[in-house]
Amino acid sequence: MSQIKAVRGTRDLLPPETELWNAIEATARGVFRRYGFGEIRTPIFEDTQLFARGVGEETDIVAKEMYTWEDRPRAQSEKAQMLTLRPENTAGVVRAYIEHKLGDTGLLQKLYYIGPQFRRERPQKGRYRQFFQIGAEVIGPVSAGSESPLRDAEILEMLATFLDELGVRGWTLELNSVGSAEDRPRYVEALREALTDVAPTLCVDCQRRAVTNPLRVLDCKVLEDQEKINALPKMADFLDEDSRAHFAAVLGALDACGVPYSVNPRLVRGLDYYTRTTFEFTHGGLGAQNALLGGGRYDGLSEAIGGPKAPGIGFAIGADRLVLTLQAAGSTVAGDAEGALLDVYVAPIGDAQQSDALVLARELRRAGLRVELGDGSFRLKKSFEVGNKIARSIVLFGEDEAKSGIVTVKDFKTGQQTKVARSELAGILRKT
RNA sequence: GCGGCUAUAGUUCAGUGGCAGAACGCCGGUCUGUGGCACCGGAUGUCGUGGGUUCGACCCCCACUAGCCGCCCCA
Repeated sequence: MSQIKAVRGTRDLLPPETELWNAIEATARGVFRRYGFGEIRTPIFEDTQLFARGVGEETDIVAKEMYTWEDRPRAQSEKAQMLTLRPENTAGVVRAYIEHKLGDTGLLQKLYYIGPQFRRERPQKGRYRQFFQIGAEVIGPVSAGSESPLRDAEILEMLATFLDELGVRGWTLELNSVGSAEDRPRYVEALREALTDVAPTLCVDCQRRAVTNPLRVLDCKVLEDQEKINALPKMADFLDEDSRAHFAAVLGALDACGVPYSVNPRLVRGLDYYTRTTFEFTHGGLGAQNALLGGGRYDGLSEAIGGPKAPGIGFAIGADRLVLTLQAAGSTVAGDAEGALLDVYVAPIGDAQQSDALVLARELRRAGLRVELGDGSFRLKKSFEVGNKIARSIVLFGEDEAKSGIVTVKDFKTGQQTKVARSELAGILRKT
């Protein structure tokens, strides 16, 4: 019988690492709340069509990286439904926005999510098949201001605040405008045209991209081709007046609140739904997976999946990568050895003391202390060894202590041992 | 999906075609109501899985699986 293991690309998160995850999530919740976001939880699987139409049939995600299966029909007459484990969460949020007619409130919807996503890719450091994203979306009717460049700037400023609050140092914000739903196709067409002559001289990947996804050519890292790629038509020249003004307003607002950025005219994102502003926060030390988070505006997504006009902008943070970044930086956000220790280890001495020791532990726990209870059959030496590993202090609870109501407490750090009344124990432990 | 590297004790890693090793950790003792330090002793294990070559394979060969690194792509 072979050992059953976590499947390829999935893993268990164990303490104390989960402390760091909790700290990151708590920080995100705290920051997002201050910016007026509320939490949304969408299903982990959806109708396959949602992603096909929302994310784009031609994207790699939809074409080859989704976990898709045929659901069992309830009746012979019923057609089997195709279901997919969500590869990202924006499409699900927009689906919920449409389904619950959130636009009819007339208000801007600010929603954040935290949860697992699934893509069937080759695993690597910081890239898993079940991975975790923390994301947020601002979406609503135009009358609610959902198209305003202020929304873009606000989101970017919030992300900068989030990373700063987590203690992530040395991040880089790159952004670009890929144009409106009208000018993007015009640009792609021009690019495609220019590429008919140039493409055959480029790398094999770009020859393929020129046909399947011309924008991707801009992303090529082959050194010899950079000059030719730079000579291709520029997105900026195809932006209409509105898009140009929108982008300028975003940059102006970022300048106003002092968020550092660099415009990267060749920043292209992989999902079809992006329009106008796209962005990426990167961080060194992540290897090939240097993108920490990414996002952009998606003014046409709602309509693409059958909803009302509802412009929006959002982002997704790769939590797995954020954890790696913080670990590499020796972050003290959570999980330092000191903080992982319990407040006290209660050591009963002798089996007769066991149940009374549980009562003592209960008193301390109810007082808010973190307590582990030992075993009365342990030799005292062993109680000290275990206690020293997992707690800041130890309380001895033997026959004498049970009778007198005076317990012996020892602080592992100072080595100081004192006798205190059982009734005062919690108060004393809380102070030290 | 493609290419390269790797897989040995709980962990980090040595190792040789002929008895499976170290360090740390773990368990026990010196020490039956006192940990950390020290000393003494002990167990670590299907050498990733399955085949093959060989008198004999942890070692050589093949396949598979998984991890890491890069590519594709992406958070």
